Amino acid sequence: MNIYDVSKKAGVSIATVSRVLNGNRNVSDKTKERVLSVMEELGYTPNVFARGLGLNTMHTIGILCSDSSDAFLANAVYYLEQTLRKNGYESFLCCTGYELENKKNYLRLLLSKRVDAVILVGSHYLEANKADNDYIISAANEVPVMMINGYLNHPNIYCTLCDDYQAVYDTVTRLAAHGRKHFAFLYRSDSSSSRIKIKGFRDGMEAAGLTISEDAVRLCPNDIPSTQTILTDLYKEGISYDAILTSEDCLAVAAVKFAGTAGLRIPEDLEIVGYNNSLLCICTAPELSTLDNHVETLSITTVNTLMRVLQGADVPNKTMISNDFIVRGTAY
Amino acid sequence: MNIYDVSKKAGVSIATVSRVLNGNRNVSDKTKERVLSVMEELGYTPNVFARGLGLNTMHTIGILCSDSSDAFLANAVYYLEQTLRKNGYESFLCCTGYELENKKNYLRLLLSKRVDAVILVGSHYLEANKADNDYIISAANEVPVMMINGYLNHPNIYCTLCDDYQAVYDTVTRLAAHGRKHFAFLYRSDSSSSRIKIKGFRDGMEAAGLTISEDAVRLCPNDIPSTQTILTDLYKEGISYDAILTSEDCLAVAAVKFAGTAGLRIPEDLEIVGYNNSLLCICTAPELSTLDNHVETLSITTVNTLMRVLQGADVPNKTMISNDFIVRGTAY
DNA sequence: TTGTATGCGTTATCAT
DNA sequence: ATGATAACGCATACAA
Repeated sequence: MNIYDVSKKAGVSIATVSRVLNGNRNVSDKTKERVLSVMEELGYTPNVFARGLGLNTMHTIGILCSDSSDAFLANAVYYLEQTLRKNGYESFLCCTGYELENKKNYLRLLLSKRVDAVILVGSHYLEANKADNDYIISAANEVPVMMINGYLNHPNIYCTLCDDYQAVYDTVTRLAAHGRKHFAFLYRSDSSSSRIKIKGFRDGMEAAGLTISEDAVRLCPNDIPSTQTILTDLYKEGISYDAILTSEDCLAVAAVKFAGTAGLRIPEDLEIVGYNNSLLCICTAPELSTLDNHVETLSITTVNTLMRVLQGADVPNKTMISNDFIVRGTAY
Repeated sequence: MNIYDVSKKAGVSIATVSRVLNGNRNVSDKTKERVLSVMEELGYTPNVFARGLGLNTMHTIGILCSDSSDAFLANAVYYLEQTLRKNGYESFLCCTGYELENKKNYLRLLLSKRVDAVILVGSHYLEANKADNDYIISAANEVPVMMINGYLNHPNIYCTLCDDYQAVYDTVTRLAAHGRKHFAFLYRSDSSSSRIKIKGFRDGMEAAGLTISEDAVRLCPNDIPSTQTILTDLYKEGISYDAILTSEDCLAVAAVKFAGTAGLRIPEDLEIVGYNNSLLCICTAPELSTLDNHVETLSITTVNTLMRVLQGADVPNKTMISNDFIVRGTAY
């Protein structure tokens, strides 16, 4: 079942069939209708490989994400896929994990599949060591590279991020205005976004005239119970806070649970702020106040930008959107 | 940069280059090495379209999932993608939403992309009306169709499911043994898996010699607060339960929150059981007891089965795995 | 408006 | 062990 079968049955050449297929208007309405009805009748579908071979594209975008079971990333992947398909593009999904070597391999793999562009989802695609980002830059020499929550200033790389720095900075300012003095910032992994948040935290503290205690900025394990244990142990040692900011809602969940067992009142004794406005926020009691980074907007903006890039438009290298402070029960 | 460039530079024919590329051993070690080094030097990558055109496959599997931002589905997608790639296959992801018409279109779209197989993730791909599943059956005429948590008995359709019926049935039995009498079952949408769970609930109740009250089996809205409100309103009307089973952890979360506001003690006054063993379980206080449906095992089993199917092995149409009751704070 | 011929980069089937 | 060549199914430049 190919274009020849259709052409034969319709009594035209394959060129005409191809024209009908591609909406070329140099076809009389009569023949067009005939061809279309034959296609219908035969259930003809053009072969994407043959088409790709000639055009060297399959209208496919590669999505690289470290872990699609992470709520934030999963949401991003969802919105990306939906928006891409609305624009006539398919999505190749690759879950790379967090190892640099794997990220490199999977990016190379996507390029070898001749994707039209690559989207790197999440701040984990930006290494602390600058040279380790060369693989992204070299990919940008072949196709447009879109980054969500990562920033790399280079031609053919386009970044969409939320302003994590400002969000944390402003939150410190806000809680300091409540009279909070003993701040902690919990983060879960050493990503570029974590580093930016930490900077916002430090600068916000300084601007508020507060000193950051030795142990205030803390890398936490991946699971909620361990983080809770850490906070409890600190508390027993006499190290306590009246404001805990986090890089992830799940860390804030751990903080809420810690407060519960330690008998601390929220938000009177302790204010807690999550990050991402995920489903977890309304599962705790009290519900989590959090910083919403607008994953939907980030994703849709990324696709829109990409479409403009593919159309050859001149597009800014960086698009920044602001976060929202969502007030619920753990901070006001 | 194609196979001709390599052959020219290596001083061999394209046939030989192709043989090296595909690990054909009818090549002398000497020429093989030479060809390989030329490939390396030129940074040659075979063109996937040309290859696909000849072989009529790109080693790509289509994944259909209604909503990759749902925690269970996101996890499944993650494990599927990982396992597929380990087996040398790429993943085309399609998020269809819940509309039948969209599911049909996206499935057709995937087939037109010449995927080697299709995986339908989640019980939402099985319509209550049998005729509405014909689109799946017709897809199975073209490629193997794998279903996760959906069962359709048809050639070239292979299903991997967890035993939702037994899980709910056993849970009713278990809680009835604690002396619980007033059961409710909350579910979130009318999927095949919901229907099966409800059947397990009804049969379990009957086996325990308990009567199901009029309002016990209840379709709940998508968000936690609304569900909580419903339970609260019922409670105010004097309708209360001492055991609440659910089809989703998030419904159990709503139940926990309801119990909190209503002043009911968990689990003394009310036992609550979630479903999926998601991250939500350890966010509530007390933490959720739940039924773990082993999403990782489901996903990996599906891919393994698919690989055997693609190798032409004779594979059973249905693989069923059992759930685990996870004891935490809301039921014992 | 329509048809013919060619190229796209592989793999596979023959020869040699 | 290696080479020549025919598919594979489409798009397109050119001819008519």
